[in-house]
Amino acid sequence: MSAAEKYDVFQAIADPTRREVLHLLAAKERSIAEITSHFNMSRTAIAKHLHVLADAELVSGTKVGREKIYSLQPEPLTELKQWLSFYEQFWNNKLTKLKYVVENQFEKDKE
Amino acid sequence: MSAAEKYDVFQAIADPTRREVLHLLAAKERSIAEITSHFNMSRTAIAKHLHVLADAELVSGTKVGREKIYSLQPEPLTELKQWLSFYEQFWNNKLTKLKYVVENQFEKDKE
DNA sequence: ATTATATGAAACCAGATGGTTCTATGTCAA
DNA sequence: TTGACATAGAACCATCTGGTTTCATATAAT
Repeated sequence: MSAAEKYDVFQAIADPTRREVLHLLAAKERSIAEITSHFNMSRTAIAKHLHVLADAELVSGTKVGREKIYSLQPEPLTELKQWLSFYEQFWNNKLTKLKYVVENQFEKDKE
Repeated sequence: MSAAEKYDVFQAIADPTRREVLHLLAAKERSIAEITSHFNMSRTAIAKHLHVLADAELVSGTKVGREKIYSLQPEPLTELKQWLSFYEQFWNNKLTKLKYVVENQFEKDKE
């Protein structure tokens, strides 16, 4: 596992456990053991998830003594944001249309 | 396949082929055959991807004659946007910090 | 020095995923 | 009504994924 560039941001955040890990790391840096304590699965499983996240460069880990401390690296999420921004026009349009319909109906009701 | 709620937005967009399909449907409604013509894989494979997307409610399909026409339903992407918005503060902070460091260094250089 | 702690890494496993081919069904056109 | 077209669905397959257990190694503490 953890071959360079094997996982991209989209794959990395597809798993709910990994999203939880990101959320934990958003609060503060944590060791693998500390992260594991929040889940109902083995340390090894969490370590694998961390490898995937590190592969997508969403986290980075540095050894401190015998611990490995992971921290959030949110930059790759900008790729996701860019991807999303393309679609915002569509749901904005839909909401605008909906708003128009609703308001029009409202006007009609008052007649 | 296509059991209700089996796939969420995060999983649906994890696959690059599915993201391409979404992009195609953003331009206009299309039949399965039409979508397939843009890829180097079987119609059945594309149909499966469409089922996943439909399960996540990112697309919807209606039968018209012997064709099934799929169209984009961007609303579920708002969930993704909300998820993302939580992390925006972090990368904004990082950029702010970086800006601060760079500018500070610049000032020091002038001394 | 010995022991406990924290992680790394390998081997293994079941189920999910992404693709295929083949067959069946419904619709349009001649 | 016959044939071509568009899709549906089943069966199958290889690989990936997300988990496990086990063993090894490095550091900390007594």
